[in-house]
Amino acid sequence: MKIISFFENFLKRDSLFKEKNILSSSYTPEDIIFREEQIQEIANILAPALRLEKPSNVFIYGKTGTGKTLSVRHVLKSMLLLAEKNNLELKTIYLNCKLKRVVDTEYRLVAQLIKEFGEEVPPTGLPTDEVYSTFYELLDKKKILLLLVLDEIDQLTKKMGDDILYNLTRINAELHNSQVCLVGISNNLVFAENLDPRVKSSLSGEELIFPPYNALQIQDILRKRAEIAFKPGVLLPGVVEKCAAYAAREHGDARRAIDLLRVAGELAERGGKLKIEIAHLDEAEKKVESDKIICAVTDQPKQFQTVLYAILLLSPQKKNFFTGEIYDLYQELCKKIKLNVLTQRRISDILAELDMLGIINAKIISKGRYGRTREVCLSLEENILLKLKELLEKSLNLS
DNA sequence: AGGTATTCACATGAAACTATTCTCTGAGTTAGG
DNA sequence: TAACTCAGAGAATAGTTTCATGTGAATACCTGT
Repeated sequence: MKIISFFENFLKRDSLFKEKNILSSSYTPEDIIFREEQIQEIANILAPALRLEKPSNVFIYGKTGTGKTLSVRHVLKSMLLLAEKNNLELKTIYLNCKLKRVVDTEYRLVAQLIKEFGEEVPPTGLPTDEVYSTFYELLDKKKILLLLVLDEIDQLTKKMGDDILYNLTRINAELHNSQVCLVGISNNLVFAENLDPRVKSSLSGEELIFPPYNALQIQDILRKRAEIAFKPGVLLPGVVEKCAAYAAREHGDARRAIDLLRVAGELAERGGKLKIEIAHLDEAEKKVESDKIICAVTDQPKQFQTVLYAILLLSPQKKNFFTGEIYDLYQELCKKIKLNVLTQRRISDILAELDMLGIINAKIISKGRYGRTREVCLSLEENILLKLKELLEKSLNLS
């Protein structure tokens, strides 16, 4: 019955939010501030599509949270609207290549494209070129102009090499009626540099760079959203400024700032407060960070978790340690929980991945006569470590 | 003392392998006419 | 004879293993003073 009174209490309490989804990452605002120039530029490049002429391929660079995706989607949306009104055979497809198990290989990319045309293709079993020809057939059935947006395209090539991109650029050569225009979005500013020159020239006909927002701009963006998202007077002065400062520190990532603000609001609400204080922001930052890590660790394979557990066990003893030590302890652990032991080669890769995820800090050092190795140390806060340890023990069935 | 050469303990890369999931094909089997 | 079944060949993928090669600097080993 306690739970009933909790819910009653919950209902009685006023929410701090007026419209929470304004602060969710999927929300697309009507007008995008500080990006007018870039939006206009994209529009200029893609405009020929409305006359069913193929625009040049575009490549868009910019760090995370600089509004690339938002701007492109905005342009596409209005083009689609116009196309519909004028009965134009214009189609747009937006794909995020980061999505695991959806668009992270060549096969799956094409399969996903086919899905966008309302057909299904088996998840495996067919040769890739057959899937390609199905796609061509589908696309070529009638004259269409396709705007294909590939977000985080660098992820795709990192895994599979740039053959994929080469194949994509060749699509138009295979088609008789339809035409495809590619829009690539990349977080990596030097992405095109180490690309096959043939691919590069045909892919990046036009290039566009999104600069990061500065703290003031982020402040404006936050204020604009907060105005609608929260009830009036909920935000204490200084919160938005602090939030923007946090984000500006992280290369002007607006998405992060908005996330932070939302989580701070949630925390304040959960704590029964009527105002959002600066302290909530600090708390929110910790929570966002820890959630990210916990989430990343949870869906890693057992072997991966075991390696992390080994590091966790080693960490109280000394500040930093080397690959060999981790491997030794890992082997023992594996024996204990009856897991087959992986090679040191593999562990080396796993350590590199852990480093990428920001869970550990690994630096390759040379100890001179005593070899070369990774110097690993944990870079997380105490309470995250405890949470992680608990999680791993549960997941690995350790006592 | 100063300069090279060694050497350690891994790092890093490429290719190949394994297990799993899934499709397609065609031979063999079955049931109905 | 058409429909059905089922084994076998072949793909894609994730996660590894195997083999080969690379590497930075603390030491060992010279050399000439």
